[in-house]
This record gives sequence, structure tokens and C-alpha cells, in this order.
Amino acid sequence: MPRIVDHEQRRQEIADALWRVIRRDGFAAASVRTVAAEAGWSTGAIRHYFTSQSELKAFAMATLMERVQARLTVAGQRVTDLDTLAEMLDEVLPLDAQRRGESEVWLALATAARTDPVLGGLAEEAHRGLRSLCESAVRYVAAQTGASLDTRLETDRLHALVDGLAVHGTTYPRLMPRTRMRAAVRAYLADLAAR
Amino acid sequence: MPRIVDHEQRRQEIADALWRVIRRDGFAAASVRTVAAEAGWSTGAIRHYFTSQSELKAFAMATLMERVQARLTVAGQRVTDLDTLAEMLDEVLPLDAQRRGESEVWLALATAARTDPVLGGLAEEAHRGLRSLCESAVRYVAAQTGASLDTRLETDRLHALVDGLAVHGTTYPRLMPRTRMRAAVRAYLADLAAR
Amino acid sequence: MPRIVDHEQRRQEIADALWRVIRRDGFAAASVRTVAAEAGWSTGAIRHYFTSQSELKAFAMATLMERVQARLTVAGQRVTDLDTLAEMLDEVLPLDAQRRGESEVWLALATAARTDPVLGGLAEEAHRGLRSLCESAVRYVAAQTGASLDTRLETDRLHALVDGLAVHGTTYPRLMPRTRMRAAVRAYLADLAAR
Amino acid sequence: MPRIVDHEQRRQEIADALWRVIRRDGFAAASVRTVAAEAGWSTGAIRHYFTSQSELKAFAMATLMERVQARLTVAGQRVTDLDTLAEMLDEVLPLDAQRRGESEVWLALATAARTDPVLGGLAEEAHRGLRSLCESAVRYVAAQTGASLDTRLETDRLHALVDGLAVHGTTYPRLMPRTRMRAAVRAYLADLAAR
DNA sequence: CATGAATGAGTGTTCATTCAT
DNA sequence: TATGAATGAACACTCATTCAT
Repeated sequence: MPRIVDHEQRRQEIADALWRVIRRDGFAAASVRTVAAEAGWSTGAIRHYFTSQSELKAFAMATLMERVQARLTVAGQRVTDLDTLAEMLDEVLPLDAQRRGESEVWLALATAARTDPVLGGLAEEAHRGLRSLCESAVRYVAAQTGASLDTRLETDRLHALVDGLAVHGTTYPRLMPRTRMRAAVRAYLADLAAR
Repeated sequence: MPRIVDHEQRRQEIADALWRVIRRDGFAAASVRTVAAEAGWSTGAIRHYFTSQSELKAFAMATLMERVQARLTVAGQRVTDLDTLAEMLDEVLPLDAQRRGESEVWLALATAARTDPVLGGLAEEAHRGLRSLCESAVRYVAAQTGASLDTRLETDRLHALVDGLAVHGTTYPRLMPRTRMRAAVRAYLADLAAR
Repeated sequence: MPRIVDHEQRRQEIADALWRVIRRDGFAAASVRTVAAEAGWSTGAIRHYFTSQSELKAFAMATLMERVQARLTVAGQRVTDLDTLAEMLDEVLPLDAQRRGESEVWLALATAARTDPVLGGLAEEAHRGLRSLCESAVRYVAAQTGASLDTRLETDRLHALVDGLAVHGTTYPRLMPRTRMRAAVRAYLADLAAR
Repeated sequence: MPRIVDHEQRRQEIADALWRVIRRDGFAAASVRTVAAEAGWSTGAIRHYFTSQSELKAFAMATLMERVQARLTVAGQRVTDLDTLAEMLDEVLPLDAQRRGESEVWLALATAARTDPVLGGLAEEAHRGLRSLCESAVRYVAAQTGASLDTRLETDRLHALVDGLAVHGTTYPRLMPRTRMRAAVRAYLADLAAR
């Protein structure tokens, strides 16, 4: 009888170790060795669950996306007004330790994605997902207020605002505290609703 | 008499080679060897002009900043209305090959800066510079229209918008063409002026 | 199950290769590469067994010390008169291929120890060990003959004599053959006993 | 009219810089670059005076020998009794800053000489010189006291004692202060004279 | 399943040496 | 004379990957 091992759980544990390394020492420090050491396994063990380093990184990126997506789905069902709409957008901002971690890892992976085809596909998918979320938000406001909006333009603005805030809150947390990130998003939505 | 070499020009040539490598293959691929090969020199020659790899990267970052700063100074002197104000902000967006290159390199360096102290200082300086530029823009609009604005909030919004657009235009140029980047900035300024 | 390898044996094999390189080409020639080549392994393999070059050198120094110490312990238990006492001291002189090898390596390591803190500690320990051995010899003679001796002065003399002979026998084996090294030590002990 | 440069003086200046580097950072740190920097000249300038690094090291070794030889000649002419004889031998012991420096450099060069043919010849010459000095001392004592001595054996003993003391005084100056080095030499000479 | 031994190419950096000026 | 630009090999060390066990 073979040892029972939850393959997916192991993959997740290893991806978590990768996260911790990236957050602590940066993307460049995330080698198979350092991740194995962080996870408490041998380097060879990693290869049982991930054929290559790229695959590991892609998996970490994918689980990050799933995690955020799950939260967005929940938050999306709670949307009843501008406040709850803003709360949904809050899910992608580095507002607490959990989300700050996600943002840090995301920024590293997304930057690497520009020149790494494997990561590139995932990153674009996530990019489109966030854009779609922003578009929903814009349409929601338009429907609520009956205003006639240039959906694409407003989506561009909201999407850029959200990603820009995420970058600032991640790279310079001292200079962009959580209250100001939240305020910036809410100000945009309020302006939109007032038009 | 030693061979006459323009030290600064050589440094710039090497920094340019670094740029090309970063743009083509990403920050992680920018080793002393690859940069030397790109520049057409031996690895040892690099060390004549840059004591360490850090110094080379810092120099590349600094020259990028100086270049943008020079353009901003010129553009700043031309500001007479909202249109010329927007043109100043255009200088930091990836609107043509030159600025797209700058943005690509900047994104890589800024991401690396999160875990590299030497680059970190430069990156923060640039961050503050761009924020200060955004603040000037907000104050300019306020002065022109006589409106009472929450300067900090509006600066946060504009700064995030600009950086978010730059990230989108750099990583997904197909999804965020130059006209839409320009439009987003102009829409924000127009809204601000209308308040 | 991983490939079964006797870790300590491998370390010893590699340390032996280091010895051969130091003896043949000198301390400065003992790089990770040359040692790996001498041992018949790849450079990376060395790092499996020694974290750093310092560690390898320190290990080589330590095993040398242990080897000599083991012989001294055996020889020490055999001491019953001046002849057997002299035989104990013979153990640190380059009297045969084995001990000549030890002396050559020791001389190189001890010289390097002057500017290498890690090796420095080991070298001083060995120095103190040899001094202590010489002191025991002096005290033994004093006890046997009942003579009143200036222990420190005589220890200084014997210690310097032994190390001086070792240096001469190692660097100029033609000029200082084994019989003369032995004779010099015995002459000193005989003089001491005659006082 | 060409600039007048005292070639020999320049060589001496450079050799002095080499000395300082060896003493401060060890033999391994003595590169053309570090010596040039220490001397305050360009690397190329070194090559005007020394074709290769070996030649520089050999020159440093030779000047050291000349310096000691000169002092020995002077001291040799002052020998009138055991005390002045001991003072002559003092010249090769690390009894003050000057001689300690010589000994440090000497130890490094002599160790390197074992596997470097160019230095090897010089080192052997010096070795023979010191031996010859020791032999003169033994013969002097024999002549003074009329004792019948085994000149070779006693020369071996004295030579080993002096070099052993020099090594100890150089590598462990705390453990072998100057008074004890002097005492050990004098005790040997006194014993010799008493026979 | 899992280990860790082993490889060989890669990293930044330092080096002795050459040579045009 | 003297400079310092330039080379290319060497350095210690880290890496992703392979694979026998």
C-alpha cells in the first residue's frame, strides 16, 4: 500500500514556501534550493511536484489568482451599493498583511512575466480579470445612477488607479497607508456616481 | 599619454547595453557577461568603468531619471493650460519607443529596488519626484479654477493613475494603446477642473 | 533511498586531494578547481561536502592535527627513558614520506594562518599543543635527573629547536637529512639531562 | 632632456609597497594592482621596473637579504665575546618593528619559495647564509673555549633554534616576546661555551 | 515517494599581462 | 617614462537539473 500523499496539498505547501522566500528576499533569491530549505524538504522532492522552476512559479501565480478570485466572488455577491462595491475592489489592494503579501508576490511575478512566456499568459489572464472587475464596477455605477458613461475610458481610469495604488502601497507602504488607498478608490467611485 | 577615452561616454554606452538586455530579456538576464557581450566588450572592460554590477545598475537608473527629469523641466516651462499640463505628464508615460523603453527598464529596476538597498534609494527618490509633479499639477488646476481641492487625496489619485497607466502600457501595450493612456490622464484633469 | 555515500570518507578524499595539490604546487595553487580536478570530481561536488573553501582548508588542518595527536598519544605512553622521549618528539619531524607530507602541508597552512582568522585559531591550538609537549619533555627530564631547570626557558629552546628542524627538513630536505634532525633533538635532551 | 629617474630608487619604493601589503594583508593579497595602489602608481608603471610579478617578489626578497646582510657585516665586526656574538644573531630575530617586518615578509616569501623556482634559489641562498653565520658562531665559541665540538651538529642546533625562534616570534608575538627569544639564544651559547 | 549525490554552466569579481597612446 | 584601457582566464560560489538509489 503506497503512502497516501495529498499531491495538491504538497504543491500548495511548496508554493507557500516560495511565497515566503519571494516576500522575504525578493524574486531573484527564489531558487529551488532556497524554496526547498524553506519548505523543509530536499531539492529532489520539489521535482516530484514541479517539473521545473517555471512550473513552480506559475503554480504560485495561479494559486494567488484563485485565492483572490474566490474572495472577489464572495465580495461580489454582497454588492448592494457604492460602499460594498468599494469593498470588493479593496480585495486587490494591499490593505492587510495577507493582501500585502499577495501584492508583493504579484508584483514580482508580473514583472518577471514581461519576459517569461509561461508567466506571461497567466499574468495577462489576471490583468484581464481585474479589468473585467473594474468594468463591472463602472457598469454597476452607470446602472445605479442612470448616467451615460464612456465605459472603456472609465474602466481604463479605474483599472489604472487600482493597480497604481497597489504598486504604491506595496513598494512604499509608509508613503501610501491603507486609509489613503481606500479613500482614493472611494473618491473615484463617488465622482463617477455624481456625473 | 594613455589612450584617450571619454569615460562618461563609455559608461553611457555600457548602460545603454544594459538597457537593451533588460528590455529584451528581463532584469534577471542582465549579468555582467551578457551586458559585456551586448556592448561588444570583454567582461573585464566593464569593471574599468563600473566597480560593481550594483554601480552599473544604479548608474542606469540614475541616467534614466536624469533624462526624464530634463524633459519634465522643459515641458514644465511650457505649461499654460490643461493641455500643456497633460503634455508634461505624458513625459512619464510609455507613449513612444523612447518612453516605452524607459518604462520597461524602470519597471524592472523599481521591482528589483524593493529588495536592493542601493537601487531602493534611487527608486524612492524618483517616486517622490513623480508624486511632487502630480501635486504640482493638482495645485495648478486648483489655482486656475479657484476650486477647493483635497490636495493630498487628488495627488494620490493622479499619481496612482499615472503609474498604473504606465504599468499597463508597458506590460500590455496591445491592451493599452497610447491614445487611451493620454485620454485617461486628460479625463482626470478635466474632471478635476470641473469641480 | 539516496545513493549511499560515506560522507566522512568523501571529505577525507577531498582533503587528501587538497594535500596533494598543496604539496605539489603550493598553497596558492589550491583552488576549488584544482582540488576538484585532483580529486577527480566536479567543482560542484566539492561544495556538497564543504560549504566553503575555508571549511575545506580548516578540515584539512584539523585532520592533520588529529593524526599527529593520535601518534603522539601512542608514543607518549611508550616513554620510559630519554630514547623513547626523543621518539615521541620525532613524530612531529619530517622523518619519512608521511611526516614530510604533513610538515609541508602544515608549513603552508600555518603561514596562511597568519592572515586567515579561521586557520589562525587552529594553528595557535596546534602551536600550544606542541609547546605543551615540549614542556612535558622538559619536566620529564627534570624529574628523572632531579635537576633544577628553568622550565620556561628550556621549553622555549626545545620548542624552537623542534620547529626550526621541521622547517629546515621540510624546505631543504637535502640540506637537513633525517639522521641530523634526530641527532639534534637527542643532543639537546642529553645536554639537558647532563645539567 | 629626459626626466631623470633613479631606477633603483623606484624599484626600492615599489618593493617597499609590496612589503607593506604583504605585512598588512598577507602574501596572497599582494597583486600587481594592490601594490601599485599602495605605491601610488599605475599598474603599468610597475611593469617599467619589474617585468613580472615574480621578478618583483624576487627583488623584494633580495633587498631583504641585502639589508640583513649589511647589518650582519657590521655586527660581525663588533664581535669580541659571547655577548656581542649573541647580538649578531639578534639581527635575524624579530626583536623590533623593523626586524619583525622583515621576518613576516621573509616567512611568506620562504614558504612560497618551496614551490616557486625563482624564489627558491634566493631562499636557499639565504638559508645557506644564515647557516654559515651559525657555523661561524659555533667555531668562534670553540676557538674561545678550546672545547672540541661537533661543529655540524652544533650548527644544526643553533640554526634550527634561531629559525624556530624567528617563526615563533613572528607568528605568535604574544607568546614569544623579545626577551625570551634573546634569552634562548644566549642560553644556547652559554651552554656551548660551558662544555 | 523521496533523497541527496553529482554535474556543468552560470554568477560577480579579481587577476596578470599587453599595449596604444 | 608613464598611463590606464582592454583582454581573457581565473577565482569562489550558486544554480537548475538529472538520476541512482
